[in-house]
Amino acid sequence: MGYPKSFRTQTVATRAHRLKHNVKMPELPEVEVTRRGLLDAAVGRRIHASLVGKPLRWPLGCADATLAGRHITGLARRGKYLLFAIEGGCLIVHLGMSGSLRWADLPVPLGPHEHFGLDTDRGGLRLRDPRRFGAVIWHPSNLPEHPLLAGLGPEPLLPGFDGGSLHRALAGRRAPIKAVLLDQSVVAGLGNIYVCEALFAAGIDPRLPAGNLSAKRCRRLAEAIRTILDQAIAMGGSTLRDFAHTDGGSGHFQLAARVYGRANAPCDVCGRALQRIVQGQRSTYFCAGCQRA
DNA sequence: CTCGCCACCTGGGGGC
DNA sequence: TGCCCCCAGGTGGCGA
Repeated sequence: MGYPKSFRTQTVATRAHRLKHNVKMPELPEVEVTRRGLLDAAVGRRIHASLVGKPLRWPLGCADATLAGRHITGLARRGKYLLFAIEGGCLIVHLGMSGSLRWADLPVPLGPHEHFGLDTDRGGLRLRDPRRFGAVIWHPSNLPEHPLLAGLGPEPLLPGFDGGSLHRALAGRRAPIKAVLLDQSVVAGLGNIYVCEALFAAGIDPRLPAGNLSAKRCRRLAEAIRTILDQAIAMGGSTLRDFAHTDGGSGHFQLAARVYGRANAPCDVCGRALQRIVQGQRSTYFCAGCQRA
């Protein structure tokens, strides 16, 4: 008895596969699409056992037996973290940069690169994370006050995030806007790809000191962030819906990147060759014509 | 507090 | 063919 394909979440592939098929790393939209894909099947399940493979970023923080017998009561998201509400606590899951969750038919041991699993009365949830930058942590409290979450900035898709709040958060920051947006404390959930895309959409040079942005440009940036994330989630959602009708692989319905990974390609808007620079040991892609200091 | 840089990990790709 | 090195990414932690 298998799970319908609609329960499968989008997978996250290697760079080569990502470039080839335009598959993206788990940033906020990918995590949200994963959450929505798992929600109905996960909530209400009773856990039989938890399985642990190779170590992830941190230890699980509880004995494997601790989770047995408990029910999953909810599934939320904060930034890039998935929060499984479980009786007596919360399981905090981060997909790192190569993590993906899927259902497996039981009984089955952890597969290749699967380093965590929850066996339930309706199948086995499996975390596959080849690079093991991800994390699974048992937090024995119903309150979401874990240190990992404490420093996160506002959720960009909730009303608390807008041009005004962004402008205040950037005040006095002299680091490049690219670096500040990657820092989860100003706004939660953006990674390298969506930061590059949002700055392009807002017409802002990634090297600009964050505190130099005017209120007006912060408004435009906040709007660009929201639009990009909304579109990406919508595309992911359509991918999930598509799974209900086909055997299709994931990642073929993603938003096309307009700058990310497109060094030397012509800008969609002005035709200039896009640039790749390195900021904080990370690649930044941008258009020197469309993005102004 | 802020900033910049490093380690962590792995598969794929390029160079030789 | 095979081997070695480099690279991508998110995040906590470090020293300045």
